[in-house]
Parts: sequence; structure tokens; C-alpha cells
Amino acid sequence: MTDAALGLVARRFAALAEPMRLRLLHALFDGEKSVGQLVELSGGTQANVSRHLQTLMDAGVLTRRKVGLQVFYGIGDKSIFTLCELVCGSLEQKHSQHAKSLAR
Amino acid sequence: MTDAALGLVARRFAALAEPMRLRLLHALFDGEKSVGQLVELSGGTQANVSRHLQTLMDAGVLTRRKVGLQVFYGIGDKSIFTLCELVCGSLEQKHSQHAKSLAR
DNA sequence: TTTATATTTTAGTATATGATTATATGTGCA
DNA sequence: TGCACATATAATCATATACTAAAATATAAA
Repeated sequence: MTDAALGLVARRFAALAEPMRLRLLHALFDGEKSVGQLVELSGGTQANVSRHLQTLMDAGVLTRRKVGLQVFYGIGDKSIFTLCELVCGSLEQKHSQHAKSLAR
Repeated sequence: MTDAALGLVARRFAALAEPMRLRLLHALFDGEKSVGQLVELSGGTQANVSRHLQTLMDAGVLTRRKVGLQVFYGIGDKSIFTLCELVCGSLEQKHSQHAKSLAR
């Protein structure tokens, strides 16, 4: 593993290491949405949502499509679905184990 | 998705969003190792390696086993393997696409 | 061209995190 | 007990990043 490769992988994970960005990705799981829609759904401010979307774009995770005044973002890298599923699954398992160990 | 769940997922990704921690994980892919060994392999300082190992422990990613003076760390969550493979695969694909588009 | 709308960018501030150095803890052995 | 070794922790500094408010850009419509 070269330093450059490690840096790229770290950057990809870093893009997913933020609750608001995860919320935006989650909102995009069922298809692309405009920035305005994402602002509504996420409950964030417009500027902040735009900034996080840009971060996700830079990380190569999203697609971007401009239609008139609006900009539609979508999930451009399908591995995101599996990544999130894996982490959620692992955490659920950990959680249930913890619950069990407390019940004993 | 609750705020709490999003926070947990973000924390898990954050644990993987650091080159040195990825280097340590990579070194552990073929089995557990002592802190001293990891210091050698990673080229980091002892204090820094120890600190990153603790971060990974807190994230629930590693196992810890004390044997005399030494402490052996190992990969405790197997989903890590798949996560890293997925990201590497996605980046390789992106890279090869980029290479192709340059070649045209 | 003016006005309104959707999005982006910028500047500033607060917080979080990584690296380093020095010190502390803990364990085995003479 | 005292020394040596492996690891962990604390304190500090520097850097990165998130959030906010304000201004800028871009496009559509009047």
C-alpha cells in the first residue's frame, strides 16, 4: 500500500464520516434530488447542505445534473450502498450483542 | 435513520478516515501483532501508534490481548476487510476510467 | 434590462483531531 | 526492592473542518 493510495482511501472514508453527509446520502438512496429538496429533507441550512454536497462531489461519490435553476444530485458510486449496509449491519450486531451481555 | 444511528455510523467511518490507521489495519490483515511490531511496520512513533490503536479500539474495530509486557492487537470486526476492499475497488475503477479518458 | 429564485462561494469563528515530546503506568526479572 | 522494557497518557501546538451569515453567481421570467 503506497502513501498515495492510503490517502485516497482515507479521503473516501472521511467523506462518509459526517452525520449530515450521511443524512444527505440516505435521502438520495431512492433517487436523485434537488438541493432545495435535500435542504427540506435534511433540515440543514441551504449553505451548509450545498457545502456538504460539494464535499461528496469532490470525493467522487455523487453525480450532478443542472436543470434550469435547480441542481440535482444523485448517488454516483454504487459501492456507497454496500458500505453503509456493512457498517449498519456491524453496528446492529454489536448492539444486539451488548444487549444480550447486559441481559445475562 | 435517527440522529444517534447516524452518529454511530459516522464515527465508524471516521475511524477509517486516517492514513496511519489504515496502515495499521493493513498491517493487521494477516493476523494480530504487538504494538512494537506495528511501530516498526508503520514507521510511526510509539506514542502516535498507541494513540491510533486506542482510537480504533474505541470504534470497536480491534481486539486487544495482553501477554506479559506486550499488547497484541487484531482485527475484531471482519466487516473491515470488506469495507476496505470495496473502497479500494471503487477507487481502482475510477482510476482506470480516468486513465482511459486520458488515453483517448 | 430588471427582478426573483436556486445554488454556490467567501470570510470568520469555534471545535476537533493529529503529531510531538515528555512523563506515567504496568510488568517481568535480577 | 530496584531496574529495564513495553505500552499508555498528558500537555502542547498546528492544522483541518463544520457551521453561520453575508455576498456572489447563474438562470429564468416579467
